Amino acid sequence: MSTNKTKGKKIPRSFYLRSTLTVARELLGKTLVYHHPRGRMAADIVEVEAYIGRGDEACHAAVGRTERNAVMFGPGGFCYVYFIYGMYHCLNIVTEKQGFPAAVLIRAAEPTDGFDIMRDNSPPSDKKFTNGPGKLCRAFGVDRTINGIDLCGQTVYLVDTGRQPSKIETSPRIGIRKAADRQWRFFDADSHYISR
DNA sequence: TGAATGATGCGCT
DNA sequence: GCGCATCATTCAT
Repeated sequence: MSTNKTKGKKIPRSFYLRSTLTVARELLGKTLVYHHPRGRMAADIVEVEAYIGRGDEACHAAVGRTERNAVMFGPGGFCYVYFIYGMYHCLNIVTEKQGFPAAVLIRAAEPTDGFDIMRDNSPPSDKKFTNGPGKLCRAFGVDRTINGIDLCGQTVYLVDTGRQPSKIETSPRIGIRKAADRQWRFFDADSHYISR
């Protein structure tokens, strides 16, 4: 197992309480850290998508509050994890204030620590373990046990390393049918870990 | 291009 | 409760 130490400050609650599009864009370059029972993993975020409120038809919260999406209705700075297509999990960062349901989907990241654990969690033939939302969760061992966990705690959190992409591009969100016109996907144009 | 695979939410009984 | 359509994906064909 690698022993890199992620340098930088843990991101505070105030970061997540702001506008979702602002948070989404600024999440690029931040480091996702997960202290898993099997070891520490970390990766630099390079691709995200925003899902914003009742008016966004593609957002899980568009139908109102349900058992599944309840975390999104709480304050920013918490994990929203859901199970999709019968096999994959997706990790989201809840944004905005209490009562406004919104989140940012973490779609891809570049591993910086815990590489061996990620490899063990991934198919033998796989070369990139975190270039897609389902793959990233599989590599990190993320499942619904961390749904609702506080990102201002000690288990899962983000770190500001001071680095940011030199070139951020936008596009429509991937894999959705509704609200396909919104350019709410943000990614680091120079990264080799972008999905699809 | 389509199969894998199961939770979710909705409409109905 | 029950059945059905849908789904913020991935991988092999």
